[in-house]
Parts: sequence; C-alpha cells; structure tokens
Amino acid sequence: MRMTRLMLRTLREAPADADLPSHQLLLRAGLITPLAAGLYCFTPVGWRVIQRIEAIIRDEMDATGAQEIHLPALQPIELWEQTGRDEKMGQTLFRLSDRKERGFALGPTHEEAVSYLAARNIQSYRDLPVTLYQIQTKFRDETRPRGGLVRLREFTMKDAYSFDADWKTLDQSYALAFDAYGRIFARAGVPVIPVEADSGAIGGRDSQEFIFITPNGEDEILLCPNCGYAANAEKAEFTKPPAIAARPAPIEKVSTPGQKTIADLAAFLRIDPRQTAKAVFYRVDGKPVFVAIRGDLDVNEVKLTNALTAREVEPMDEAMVRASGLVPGSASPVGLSGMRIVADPSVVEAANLAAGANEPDFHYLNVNHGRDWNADLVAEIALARAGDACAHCGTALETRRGMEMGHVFKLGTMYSEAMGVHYLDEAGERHPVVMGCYGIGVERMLAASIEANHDENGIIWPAQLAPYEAHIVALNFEQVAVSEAVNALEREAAAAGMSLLVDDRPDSAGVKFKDADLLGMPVRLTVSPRSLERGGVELRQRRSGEIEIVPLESTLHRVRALLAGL
RNA sequence: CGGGGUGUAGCUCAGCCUGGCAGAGCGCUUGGUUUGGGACCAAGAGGCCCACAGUUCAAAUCUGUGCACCCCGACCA
Repeated sequence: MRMTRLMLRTLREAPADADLPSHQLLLRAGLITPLAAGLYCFTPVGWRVIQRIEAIIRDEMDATGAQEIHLPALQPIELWEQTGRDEKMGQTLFRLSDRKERGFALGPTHEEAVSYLAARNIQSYRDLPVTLYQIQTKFRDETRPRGGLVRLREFTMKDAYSFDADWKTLDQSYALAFDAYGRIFARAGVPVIPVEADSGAIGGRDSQEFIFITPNGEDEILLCPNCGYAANAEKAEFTKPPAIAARPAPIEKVSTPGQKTIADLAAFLRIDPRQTAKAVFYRVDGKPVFVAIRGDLDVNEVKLTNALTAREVEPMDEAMVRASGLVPGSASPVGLSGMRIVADPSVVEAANLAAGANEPDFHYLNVNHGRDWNADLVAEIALARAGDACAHCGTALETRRGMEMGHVFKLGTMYSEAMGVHYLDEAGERHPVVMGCYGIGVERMLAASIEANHDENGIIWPAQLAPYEAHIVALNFEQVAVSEAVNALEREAAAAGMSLLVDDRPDSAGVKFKDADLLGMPVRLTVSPRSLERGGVELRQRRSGEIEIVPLESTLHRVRALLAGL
C-alpha cells in the first residue's frame, strides 16, 4: 500500500483527552477516530490490526477443534427473560423495540443465544463434546467507558462455549481453551497471568481471568511472591491476622467523645484495632443490611454480594442510614432490629470487642457474638489487601493493577437447564449439558498490546499484529533508481504474499522517519540514493534499532527471516 | 450514579478574571526552494467560541439551565 493512496492522518501531539499510552498512540498513529464515548471508528490501518488479532484467535481456536459460528447481536428480549438475565444485566443491557413494539436487546454476551442454537442441534451424548465460538460485536451500556479501546460500549468479543456430558469432560474442554488462550496472548505480544476470579453476572463455578499486569489496569490483583497464588482482589483468599484471645468479660458502656473511626477509637481506648468491631451499612437490592467485621479488616463487596445472592450491593445512602436509626461512628449490632445482620467470622470468633453503642459518643466494651448479639448470616466477606498472609503458604501478598484480557468460566448447567439444552446418555436418560464459556476482548487486546509494546517514539508491533510486514521509506522517490527499486520490492512482495507500506510521499525525510517510528512496523526499509550507493536497502529493526545494509535482491528474504524470529 | 475537570480552527492551546474587530503554533491548499530524523519562503482556505435562555447599547468573556467529553470510584472482555 502506498501512503499517497492510504487514508491515514497521523498527529504530532496526542489529543488532550487521551491518558493511556495506548489511547494516545492509537489516536496519534491514526488507527482510530472517536465517534462518541466508548465508540470508535477504525481506519484502514487500525482495522488491519484488528483482523490480524482475529486471525490469531481463529487459528488457535480452530486448532483446539472449536467450530466457528455466528449468532445475531439483535435478540428478542424473551430470550433474556428465559434465564432471568434481562433483570440481572440491568442497565447494562441495551434495549430497543421493533415497529410492532416487540422488545429486543443488543447482546452484551451470548450464553442464551448459543444455548438456543445448541438445544436445537445437540440431542445425544454422541454429539458431545463440542465447542462453538464466534467473533462478534457486543453491546454494553457501560456506566463509564474509558481508556480508549480498554472499555467500550460496542466492542468485538471472541466468545466460545463448550458443551459436555459431564463435569469431568468439561475440565478437558476448559483446559483446551485455557491453553489456547495462553498461546493467543503470547502471539499478540501481551504478557498475561491467569488469576482466580469471581464469575460475576455470567455465573458458574470456577473461573479464571487472564490478566495483563500494568499500572494502567482497572483491576486489582493479589499475588503471592512465594507460591505463585494469584487472584483478583474481589476473589482473593487470605489468612486473617489471629484474633486476640480473651475470656468473655461483662459488657460495659463507655464514653468515647468524638471517636468515630476505628483508628480513632483504638487509639482512644488504647487497644489493637483487632479488638474492635467495624460496622458498615449497605443497601442490598433496596433493603438495608448491617455488616459487621473485625476492625482491622475491610469488607469485600463482591464476596458480600455472593454471600447474600444479591443483585445489587451499594453503600447505604445517608437518608437510609437515618431512616434505619443507625448512628454513624457509633453504630452497633447490639440491640439492632429491623435489618439483616451479616457478619464475617472474624467478628464472630473474637471475644471482648469494642463496638458502637448506637448512641453518639458512646461505645461498648467486651461485646461478644452469641451473647450480646447474633448475626443472621455468617460468611467470609473480608477483603484481601497487600501484606495479608497468603492462604496457601502464609507469605505476605502483593498487589498489582491489571487489565482483564480474557475470562474463562465453568458454567455448569445453569444455562442448559434454563434454555433446555439436554442430551440422552447411553442408557437413554436425559441430562442437561454441562457448559463452559470463554471470552476475549479483541479491541482491548489491541490496546494492551500497544501498552506492552511501545517506546517514546511510537508503537512497536509484535510481528504477528503488524498491519504491514515492513515499512518502506522511499527518499527522493522521484529519482528513477529509487522508484525502480521500490517497484521491484513491491512486485516481489505481492508474489510472496507479503504486505508492505510504502511511504512515497514527497515529505521530508524527518517526517517520514517519525511516522515510521510512530506506526511501528517491525522492520523499516529505507530506499534512497544514499542506500543504493551503499549497496542496496537500509534495514532497521524497530525494536532494537539495529541497522544493516541489504542487497535489493535479498531484502525481503532477510525481512522474512527477521519476522520469523520476532 | 456520586466526586473532579474540560468544551474556542483538523490537533495542541491563548483570549474569559477586568464585556468592545476571533487569535497563535502545528496541520491543510497553491507556488517556489529543499530531501537521512517532524525543513524554508510567499500567498491562501478554514469558526454558530458546545446548546438554549437571561443580563447588557454590546457576550467567547457575566448569570442560569441543559448537553457532550475526559479523569477518579461501584460493573466487565
């Protein structure tokens, strides 16, 4: 492709509203153009990269025996009502209606649709196992799109779904997908680590995320430097610091003027925060819930949501706090009525805790669960933090930020039961199919690859993502010797199925070199009177900056050899 | 949805406080000189100053209300 024909506009400066390096470079290199929040147009060069990513995904998915399909993005709302997810997805689901006022939704994911398809094509154990996948547009009315291509409202997802006769063979299907993911991300130049994750709105049992560790990520990951345990903060297990042992003593009310936070209270009473009970209030699906946890710990809202099998958990607003008769800063589970009390085991097992007295400026000492108050539900709801002990080996956990690149779930039978995906076994008995699902965000992968592969001058494409295999910078293109050399390279590349980007613009050398660095092709070939005089073409590797002069005849051969090694 | 920020040329931004002709650099067009790291000269094109309402003789500027976009938190690939 010649740049004089290519629709591409590079920018010297990054638009002011771009923060992430990937977002800035995508805009500066002219790969995308914003249309609205969370919506981007892809230019010819940008789209080529998307297609390269999709090609890698297809290659690796096909290699596992998965079969590509295509499902509609536009779906009748009844499909979502069948699994109850029209409710569960809430505002995230884009809804619309047709001319006859029939309700539709734009698919944010495709478990329902694929189950519909599977139910009509899978009948016998002989049809199993099977894994289906598609690369398709998803629509999510995100509360906050962000980071350029990191979080979009319309995006492309590779979503795969496995169908098995039982959990044992699901494990095999899951392992196949898991291994394929490792290869896909490696080929795209995105280093990832698998971490344990919560399964969220998709549901199911085991689930793991492939996380690209980057300070620009949205997720918090806890890592054990010793045993390698890795989990999303919302899921992470840890060993809590032990409670301070004590024999139950009589409850006692004390004056604590102005002491509202745990830190204040502990300092005022000269006790360890572990000897206090913390009260946090939540609005759970519209109802007030009182949550008690030991003072040195924090509540993990995802764990809380799961423990309550709730749809929505949010901090209680002030109006509800007041209406509930709670005294912020001195709230107490003792004598509390009118709302559910959820407690972390830490606060149930500890003795003689300091807790609020539900009266401003007063706290109780020696509060004991089972004697002074009772929880309606005791569940592990503590949030793991940096420095907490690894549940497996006791080493202090570390935290990192990360970007979720892919997510794999063992769904089990929840969708197959709701959608009627059954098979008959050898004995003629009917069973729900056991499902798994596996997703990758295509645009996010592009963003992550740039995050992982760039320098101050621009993008450095991994060989398999590069929109063109080499970037020819032609200087003095009007000179016959130069244009003939370029023509020869183009003819040879076409015959060999290689793609070249040829800068045949009349601009100055500096402009062309800057653009070549910005656009980031792994190999730059400079063809100029000077290079020809020196014996051919100047070949420069984008990542290393290494330069060599190669004879014209062997240039593409050399390029191929280099790309194979990248 | 809560908190913060920003809306002026394709991009980066001045101008706004203290109301009075719409600005600069880059980019774009034309002509010329250049051609190994964002060259130079000359001449141009390009604006509903986010929208609406108000105050005023007069509004990019002051007031109000919306809207859009970005960033931080609750959701997800």
